[in-house]
Amino acid sequence: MPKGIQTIRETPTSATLALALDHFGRRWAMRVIWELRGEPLNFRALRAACGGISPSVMQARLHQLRELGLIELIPGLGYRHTAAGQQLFRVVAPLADWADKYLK
Amino acid sequence: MPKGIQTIRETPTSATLALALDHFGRRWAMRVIWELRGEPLNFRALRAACGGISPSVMQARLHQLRELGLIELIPGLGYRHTAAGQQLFRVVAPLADWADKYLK
DNA sequence: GTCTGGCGCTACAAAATCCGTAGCAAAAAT
DNA sequence: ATTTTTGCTACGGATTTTGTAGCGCCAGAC
Repeated sequence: MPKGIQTIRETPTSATLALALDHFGRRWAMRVIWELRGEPLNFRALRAACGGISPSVMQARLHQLRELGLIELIPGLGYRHTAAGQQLFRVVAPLADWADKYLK
Repeated sequence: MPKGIQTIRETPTSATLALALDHFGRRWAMRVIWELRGEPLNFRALRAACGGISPSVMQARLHQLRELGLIELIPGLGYRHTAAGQQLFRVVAPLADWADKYLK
């Protein structure tokens, strides 16, 4: 094998992880998951918590996150995590400490 | 206080975390961090590892991630994590297990 | 009744972002 | 010197995000 050639990743990224990173690589996706820690929030409260996000994008994210089974809408209560969503939040929660430490 | 009114988040999301989620909420940002685990990858290898990503977007991500101090380019070697990038990967690494478990 | 006010959600055009393809200049390998 | 590899750019079109406005529904107050 030639010298300067870089071999392709020996252990390729799994398909499910690639799918997850693709979804979370959309604007506000992770932020919505984050804001739904604690008590349920309704559409408008969620929008306020996220700062400046248009309702159409919020609607798109909520739809996608519901399709992924990460959040659910409880009528009269608001949106909240499913079991999978809670687990996701627990996985991502240390990001807060990381950000405080490494982002100026 | 009226009954149906939802109070605003008592503990607001920190600014640095919001900044982080904003950056990682861009397409391919997290994927690039992920693919840079293991040995360094050069521009083309990184592009191949990510599957279908246009060079202009890759260039934009690399620039932003370098500005954030998460990756660096070692001439003749390729891109690799900085210390902050490595810590970020360690924080996000459990995502792989989560995805395998909760994403169909 | 009707009048609020909150609810989830939609319409639509402008702006920003992303994609796909082609290719460049410099460096390295041959 | 010729080929190959490198990081990176150009550019037009497709997609996504934004911003603002407002809809239909429903529960409670008058």
